[in-house]
Amino acid sequence: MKRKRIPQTTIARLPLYLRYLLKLARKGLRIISSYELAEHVGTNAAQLRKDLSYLGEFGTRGVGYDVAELIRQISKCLGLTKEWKIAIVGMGKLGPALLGYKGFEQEGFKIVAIFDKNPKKIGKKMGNLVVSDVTNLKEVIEKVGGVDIGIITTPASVAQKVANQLIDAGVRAILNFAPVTLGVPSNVVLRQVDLTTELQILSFHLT
Amino acid sequence: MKRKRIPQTTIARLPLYLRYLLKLARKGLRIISSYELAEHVGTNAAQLRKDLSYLGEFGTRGVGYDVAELIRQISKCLGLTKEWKIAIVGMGKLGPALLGYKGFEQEGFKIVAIFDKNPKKIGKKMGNLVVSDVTNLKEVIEKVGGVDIGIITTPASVAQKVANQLIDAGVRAILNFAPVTLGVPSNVVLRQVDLTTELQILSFHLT
DNA sequence: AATTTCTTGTGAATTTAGGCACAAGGCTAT
DNA sequence: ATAGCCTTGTGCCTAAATTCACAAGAAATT
Repeated sequence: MKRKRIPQTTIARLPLYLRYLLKLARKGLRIISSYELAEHVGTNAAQLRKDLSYLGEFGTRGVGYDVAELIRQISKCLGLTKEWKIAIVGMGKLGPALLGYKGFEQEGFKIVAIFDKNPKKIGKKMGNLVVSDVTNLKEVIEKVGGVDIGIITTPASVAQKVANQLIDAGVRAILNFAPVTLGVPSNVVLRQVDLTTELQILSFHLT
Repeated sequence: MKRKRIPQTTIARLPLYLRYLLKLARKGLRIISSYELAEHVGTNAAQLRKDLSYLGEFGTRGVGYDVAELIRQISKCLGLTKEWKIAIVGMGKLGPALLGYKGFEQEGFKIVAIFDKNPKKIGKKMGNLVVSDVTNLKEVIEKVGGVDIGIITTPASVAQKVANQLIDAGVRAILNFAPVTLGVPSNVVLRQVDLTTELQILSFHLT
């Protein structure tokens, strides 16, 4: 097949496949069919096979997919072979919750710096990190040897300013929880997680 | 025009339009053009106009849109004219963070019950609610007169079980933060917020 | 070796979403 | 009035995503 660009929607599904595959691997399962995997991820077999076909041909016809091989290939595609360094800005309610979330480290995401602007929080120890002053964001990030992903958990009013600071400090990917649409240059990747929006979408469907 | 079904993608953008419109209204602005509104929401004018055209014709050619009227129409479309009642299950790290988030109540989402299974947490007061035993989920939800939306912030291992309990208690919409793909009947709306997935998508784009 | 039984991989068709470009319509000024 | 200027609303075309349906290939069986 002529290999094409991987669609956005496929990329968004790969992590779900990976998660279930890891679960299967822990259970000791070695082979899985497109049918069964799709079932557990809430999609259909045709979609799953097409998704995987963008990465290559890993299945065995008449048999299924080798779990370990698929894990390897998806991980490689998603760039999960290296450890990514993360900074969290905003230690209100959500920031500490994310900091304490075990899932990240397990998947190769390491939080290396945390920031706030409240003097009462700066210098405090949270987890095994110390809260830095957001004013020194660039210097702190340089001191830890750079950061790959910035997570914004500040109030909406300062989120754009924080995003600019992160970008200025060399951060190329941002995950924003603040309820505001951020503007970033095209060489920076931005993902938005918006709780109110999610609830409003649910509200629409309930109506 | 023949009115058609509103696309999923449009529905997901309406909350973003609404948020910026509310900001404009607070500033006292009364009229906005498709161009300017689109700009602030990270889309383009044609898309915005097409999105709004699914709801009706609210603009004035040569002028723009009336901010108050648009707010009214989008709110109506999203079903934001009534107050929705919410239950949060799982009072670990994330649950309390969501409970403390001011944004919900402002937008007409009221948290009316919170649950955990840890005996040390049950009975404790958080915010102005008391943590109930998840075992009694159905009865507690009945006692508060029913719940529209359930938010799951439990570990992945019990999320499906909790979802089933919520559905059994009459909940028709679920927002799941647990890192697992849930299965729900087709008359229940499900949205997934998955932090690890988001980071992995960013990782892909950084690679 | 041939046949049957699976399940993958993928062209082709279908559906859905996005964007262009311009006619339609309203406001302002002369 | 009428002309000129703006911005909306939308038909139509393009692009992206999904689904279908079947040939291709591998293992098991006769």
